[in-house]
Amino acid sequence: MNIATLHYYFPTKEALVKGVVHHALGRFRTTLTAEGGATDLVRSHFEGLRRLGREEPQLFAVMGELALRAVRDPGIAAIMREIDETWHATLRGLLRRAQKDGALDKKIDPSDAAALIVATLKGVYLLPAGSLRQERLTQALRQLERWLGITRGRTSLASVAPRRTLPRPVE
Amino acid sequence: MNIATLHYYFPTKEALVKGVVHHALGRFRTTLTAEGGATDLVRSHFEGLRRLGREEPQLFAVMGELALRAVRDPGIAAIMREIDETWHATLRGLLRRAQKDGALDKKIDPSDAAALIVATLKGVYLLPAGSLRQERLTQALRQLERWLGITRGRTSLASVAPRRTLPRPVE
Amino acid sequence: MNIATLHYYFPTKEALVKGVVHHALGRFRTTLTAEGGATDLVRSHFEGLRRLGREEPQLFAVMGELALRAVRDPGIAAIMREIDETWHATLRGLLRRAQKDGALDKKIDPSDAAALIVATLKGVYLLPAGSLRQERLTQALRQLERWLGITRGRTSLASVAPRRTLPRPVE
Amino acid sequence: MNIATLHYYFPTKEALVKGVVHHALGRFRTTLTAEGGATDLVRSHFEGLRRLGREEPQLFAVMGELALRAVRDPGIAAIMREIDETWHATLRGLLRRAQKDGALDKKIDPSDAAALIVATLKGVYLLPAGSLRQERLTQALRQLERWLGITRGRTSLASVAPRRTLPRPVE
DNA sequence: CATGAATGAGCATTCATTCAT
DNA sequence: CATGAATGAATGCTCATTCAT
Repeated sequence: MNIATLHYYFPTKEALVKGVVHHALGRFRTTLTAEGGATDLVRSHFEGLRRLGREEPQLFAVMGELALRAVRDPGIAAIMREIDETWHATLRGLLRRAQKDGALDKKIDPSDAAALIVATLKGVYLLPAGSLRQERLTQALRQLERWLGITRGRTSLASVAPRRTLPRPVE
Repeated sequence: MNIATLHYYFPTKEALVKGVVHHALGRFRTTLTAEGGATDLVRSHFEGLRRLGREEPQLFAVMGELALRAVRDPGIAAIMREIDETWHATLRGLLRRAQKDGALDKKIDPSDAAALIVATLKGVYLLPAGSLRQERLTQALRQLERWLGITRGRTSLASVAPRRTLPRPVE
Repeated sequence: MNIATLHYYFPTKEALVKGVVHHALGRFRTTLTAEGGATDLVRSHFEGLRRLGREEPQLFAVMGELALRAVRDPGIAAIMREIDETWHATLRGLLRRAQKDGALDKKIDPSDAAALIVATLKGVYLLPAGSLRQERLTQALRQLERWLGITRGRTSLASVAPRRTLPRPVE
Repeated sequence: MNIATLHYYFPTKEALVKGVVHHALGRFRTTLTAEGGATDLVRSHFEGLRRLGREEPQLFAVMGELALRAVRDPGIAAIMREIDETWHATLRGLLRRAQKDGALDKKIDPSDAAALIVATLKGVYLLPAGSLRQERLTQALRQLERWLGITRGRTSLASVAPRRTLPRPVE
């Protein structure tokens, strides 16, 4: 695509970045709109991210670029900050509701757990990792879900589970 | 420092980057050399990273830069991959030894937990977050340590604990 | 106005420039159409330019632009050349008639004086000058009119004389 | 010359413009440093400009560019304004001294005459004119010098007089 | 008639690099 | 050893123009 054409639709680079972020955020929000209780929502958030990672991997590449570009660009940094806090607040609220529903251990601090979830998801999805990426991603999320007690049971979701790209290393 | 002089010591930008990585890795290794059992080692690894985060924050900025470049630069990607796998293998080994020592719940998969730890640490340390960065970092690590059962007790380490930069939000 | 629409009426920028020149020349010609003797015509030419300078300053801005483009654009250069020579010839003729009428010193070379008038008017009207622009313009024209002996007397024109924007500097 | 090399010496376009102006002004100042009385100085100023017009015509091309570019660029406008006022003040002072020396008609207003000189010189030197440029320039200056009473007599300067590029048009 | 969409060319600037001294 | 000078390549952007509708 001709660069001048790009400038026709997005007058500045900053406008383009904002457009991309806007689109990406819309896609990410689809992972938090499922029906059901708080636990189901958290579960489907994880599942939705796995699906996006499979079907629209560019979304994560783009967010990774932005996250790292935020170091130098105060405008992008502001956007990322807001995303982070909104994300954290949403998860915190869901976990608190899950505790009220009796689905989450009451000894867990919802804010701490939300921070851990956000950090982990950012770690696995935004940072490029080597050939074992998919394997490590699956492992990290599995452990997180186990501790949260939201592991998927024998649900139909198993059909869309991420394929193991590499056999589990025998140790 | 004069840029031409820099090029005298590091012929290309890539050489400079590698030099910096080499130095940074040496620093990070100091967080895994404590004496004591496996549990103590994991504990001191977390503690060491907290200390580096306070005293040499540039180290993390540099690793973040590296992660960014890895997307486009295969050479750096190879380095990052190796770091990731070595780190994961080290933690996995420590967790397995901790299980043998009876210090870690036997139902936990050491590889899964190691993957979660690596992902979380990368998430909190390499990706820039907003004004609540320190708060979220503390929370994520605290939750991770709780689940691992390696929370610091009434040890002298408390004196070097990261200061809470913001009061825990009342919810 | 939409730029594409502009291109509909003026296919190229050069065509647009020519259109503007055509209009501007028409306006400038109105300063040379007064009735009366040669001296009156010269006088009213000066007066007319002063009026245009007040009422339609864009005309002069446009001619200045044109002079700039003439350096690189041979087409515009040709137009400017023709304007210059026509202007000079007209003034030269008027001055010669003024000499015949006994209104202008016979020792003055009409062609030389016409060249001086053209140069001065271009200097004051086409070239941007600073905050003292109006003051300097008034001074230059006043001196020129004095030497030509066509200073306005107690005529009603005094009412439209350019206002002094700054007090004459005390020296 | 490579454009990047230009940027090595002049970091911005504005710096380059300032460098050029600085050089040009230095050259122009050489036309005002002759010895002798005020009248001689004015005479040699005119003569010096004629010489520069012959030997370093780029100086005038550059100043013309700047004068017209000043319309859009406030920075250049400020520079031009200052040049104008300094030039006017210098000539005004010289003319006043010439009056005291009895070399200039006492009825002439030095400030008005200075404004006329500046305007004329800018008109003939800075604005591109057609094929008769040299002829018109000579005429305008000759008339100006006659009125000022500073025409060169039978001096040796005749040897460096601008060559007539075109025969005087027979009218 | 009028205009939104698209684009080639140019411009001011930065960056990583080379080279002669 | 160190550095000033020089440059090719890329980047973000503007401008004049074309074209299909």
